[in-house]
Amino acid sequence: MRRTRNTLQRKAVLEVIQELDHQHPTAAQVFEHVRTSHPRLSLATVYRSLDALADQGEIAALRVENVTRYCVGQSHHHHIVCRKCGAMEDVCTEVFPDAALRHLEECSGFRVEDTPMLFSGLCPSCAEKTA
Amino acid sequence: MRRTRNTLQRKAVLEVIQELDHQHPTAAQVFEHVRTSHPRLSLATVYRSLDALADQGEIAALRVENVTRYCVGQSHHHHIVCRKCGAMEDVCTEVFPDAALRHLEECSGFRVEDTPMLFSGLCPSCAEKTA
DNA sequence: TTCCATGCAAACGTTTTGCATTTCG
DNA sequence: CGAAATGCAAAACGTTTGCATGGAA
Repeated sequence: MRRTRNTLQRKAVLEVIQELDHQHPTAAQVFEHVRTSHPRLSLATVYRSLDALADQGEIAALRVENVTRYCVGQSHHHHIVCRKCGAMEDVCTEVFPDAALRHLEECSGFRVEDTPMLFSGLCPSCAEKTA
Repeated sequence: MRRTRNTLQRKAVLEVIQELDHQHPTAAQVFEHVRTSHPRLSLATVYRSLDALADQGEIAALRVENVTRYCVGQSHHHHIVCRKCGAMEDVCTEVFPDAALRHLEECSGFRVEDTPMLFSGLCPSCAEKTA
């Protein structure tokens, strides 16, 4: 396990992620937000901190379309993203039963891993506007 | 429906996708391959052709990590990708039962769409090397 | 003859990296 | 003190776009 330092910047990045957790922010959003209290903290440091925090399991990284979004904790749950406004929510784990994964292993021959799944659709508010 | 032209280049791109379908090639891979027979065909045209073909439903586009990969036909099936070598295979639709999607709608409040799912794991050959 | 498609090059947004400097442990 | 992290700027990456030209219909 790689030795890691508990720098001011890394702490600031983690705090911002905790604060914005519900919106699953991108690196750019974290940067913008952390900038208000730490004006000299650079975008590169945000990326490096996010990497380090994800390695340590403090936060989880999720690829959505062309950006990575972050949230606190391990990534052992699924997510659903609104294809209209980008809102993102956690989803209970049970939506994808183990039996289905086992079946998938059989029919594909792959060793399937516990993939955090990303679903997409319309959030309640966007669904209403569309309806 | 937008009028579209059946150009030489577009035909060439479609042919390459059909040929490389099993590997679910990226735009760059299509470009490299089509280049051998059409040296003046540009990468921009590859992208524009891929867009057009996807619009027409001739091919399907799949985001994997940070790249888009393409295969023939509608995208109404799932895929599994090897996290080691990038090999990609189609997966029977039944692995994810409708009942689970319905359950997901209830617990999230989202209007869930028929998302082509992307699973990840190790392909047989990479699994063997790791074992 | 029309107007969609092409080639080229330049721009885009996200992410990574080289390097000199700072700072944690 | 030494290793790891930082700031800055520049580059990498996949992808898109502006514009003048070319070619299907």
